[in-house]
Amino acid sequence: MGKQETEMLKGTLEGIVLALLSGRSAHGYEITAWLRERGFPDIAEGTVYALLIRVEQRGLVDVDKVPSDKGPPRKVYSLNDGGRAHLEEFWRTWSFLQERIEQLREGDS
Amino acid sequence: MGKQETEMLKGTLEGIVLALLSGRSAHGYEITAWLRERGFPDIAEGTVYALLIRVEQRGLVDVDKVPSDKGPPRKVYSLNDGGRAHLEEFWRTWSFLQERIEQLREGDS
DNA sequence: ACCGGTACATAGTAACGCTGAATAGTCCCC
DNA sequence: GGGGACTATTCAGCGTTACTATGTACCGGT
Repeated sequence: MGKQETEMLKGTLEGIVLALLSGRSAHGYEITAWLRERGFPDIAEGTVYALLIRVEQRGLVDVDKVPSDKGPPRKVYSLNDGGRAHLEEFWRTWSFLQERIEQLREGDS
Repeated sequence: MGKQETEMLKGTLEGIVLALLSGRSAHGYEITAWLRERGFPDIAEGTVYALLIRVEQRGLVDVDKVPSDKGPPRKVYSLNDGGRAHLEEFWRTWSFLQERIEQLREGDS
């Protein structure tokens, strides 16, 4: 992955994953696959798992451990109220940054 | 500054500053003031100077040391060809990320 | 018994922005 | 002429994040 993209993902990847989970619950492997399909083909597995553990410890998601018919048991994550609040905050921050940068792009002064 | 914003700035602040410099040359203190006026009131001075040193070492900007009538000599930065190329790459990466996230925001699947 | 695919975990590294402080020069007012 | 305000740069140390690389575990097919 380009270094620039890597750095830009910092702070946004978490929002991306939370936004995903706001649609439906999912487990780590599934999330990784999803990301790889939609524009982030080089996302490392380790990155996603680390992120999930982080948001779990912060209480933004609930975890349900369900046995799988192929492989070790899955940890299914779902967004809870704290996570939804955090996601809203993410959208606000993102919109703010986006506006600032869009202004920069157009009218240079 | 909110932690979320801090993290989101990683990777974008550099682009923001390069975009600034594409309009006109400037020195560190001036850039900091400019940022504070336009939506980033809490930017730390140290952050800007560190960033400038970084882009200088990467050869993205040219530096001109000019004496000031008030205070120590200024280091005036201007974007060079390498910097312009890097800036274009920044815009590409940014647009890419923006599209992905915008899709996420609307059609949740 | 082996291998590939599924699923999760972790240690170590590098990059980035922030905090807080130090240093230095100029100007102005008391 | 001493102290404060403003201009201007630099640096050490910190926390957070994503990546790399590796390891563990479970299953099915051959």
